Amino acid sequence: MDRRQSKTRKAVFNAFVELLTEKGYSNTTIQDIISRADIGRSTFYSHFQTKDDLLNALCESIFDHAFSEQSPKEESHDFSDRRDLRGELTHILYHLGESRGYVEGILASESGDVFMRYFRDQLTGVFRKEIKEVPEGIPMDYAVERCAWDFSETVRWWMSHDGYSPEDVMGFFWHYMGR
Amino acid sequence: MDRRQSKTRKAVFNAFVELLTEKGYSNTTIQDIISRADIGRSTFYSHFQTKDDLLNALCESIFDHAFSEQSPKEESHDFSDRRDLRGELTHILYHLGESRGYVEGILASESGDVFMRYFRDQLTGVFRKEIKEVPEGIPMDYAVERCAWDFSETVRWWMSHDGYSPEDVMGFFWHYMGR
DNA sequence: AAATAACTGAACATATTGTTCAGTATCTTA
DNA sequence: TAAGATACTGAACAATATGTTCAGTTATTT
Repeated sequence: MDRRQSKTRKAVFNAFVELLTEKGYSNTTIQDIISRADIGRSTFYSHFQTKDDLLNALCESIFDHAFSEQSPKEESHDFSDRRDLRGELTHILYHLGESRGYVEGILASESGDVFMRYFRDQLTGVFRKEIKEVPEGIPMDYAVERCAWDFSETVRWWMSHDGYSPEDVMGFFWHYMGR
Repeated sequence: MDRRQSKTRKAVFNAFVELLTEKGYSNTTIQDIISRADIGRSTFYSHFQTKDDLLNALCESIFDHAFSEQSPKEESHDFSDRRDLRGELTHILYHLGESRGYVEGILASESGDVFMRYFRDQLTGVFRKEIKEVPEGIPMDYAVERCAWDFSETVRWWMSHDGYSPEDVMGFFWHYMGR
């Protein structure tokens, strides 16, 4: 990618995250972002269509990183072994823990829910592969979704409670999951 | 309350829910709401400050109903008996099931997350009273929050999956909770 | 019937949005 | 390194939304 483009993208993302934590999503105008990022008006519009579009792009870029090293492993590992799932999830926790400063701000802002939706969609895919059977009478779909929302909400909880390691948090999550 | 006021409020709420399901939150302008509700511009602003304010008022009014008959019971019932909690929650499911047409639209829209936040806050209060002890090593706060998000998310799941009764859904939720 | 309170709707200043375009800077590749 | 392609700039534009004000109308209460 052209260095000019990625420079612009980074400037916009940084400005946006700053503004999100300062003023929230709805109070942040595109004009604010342009001024803060110090780019031309038409440049913004050549990269993003709307503020929503920008938010989606930001979430995508974050999860590209957190889930990036998953795909290759998916092929070679046996997911029917529970410990692999646990390792996989811990790995995601490490990633998110490293970009905490970034993620914490987004989750605390109005647009935290959009972030959560992305996260959950990704997780749903992970759990759908893993879960083979559910208790009698429980819809498969419910069981899968429940894992995804529990894990994503656990992360949101973590981001607003300092002092826990990824392993701690994995322990909390797993305690209710493991069976 | 003056009949004129409640008439205006209802007209605005109805117009708003319609527009939410049609266009989503961010694409709905205050002007849209005013036109659809067929009220004067200044009337809207004498009732609500902003679109956000309106959304909050709408959520409040819905939960006033769903949680309304809780308070009196709270005094007379013994919450350390698990079956009371289950009845309490089932009761909420009935309420939400009755106003499904209303709630389903909001939950499916952009502003579903705001609705969820309200719901969860209410539920957190309910569970905080109920939960006296948690497993060794699990933060109390996490355990309580987890119940609240599990129940609220279960409702959201229900609202996008037709054909289940309140009892069915209570069964799904309780299966993972009951211990 | 009089007093009080709510609604109306036009008019207003202000601000944001999304687009266009001619000019400038940067990158690529031949 | 020169030429061509690509990206950025920033001013100007029309269109739209916002939030406020106020004099006039209608409904409710006492």
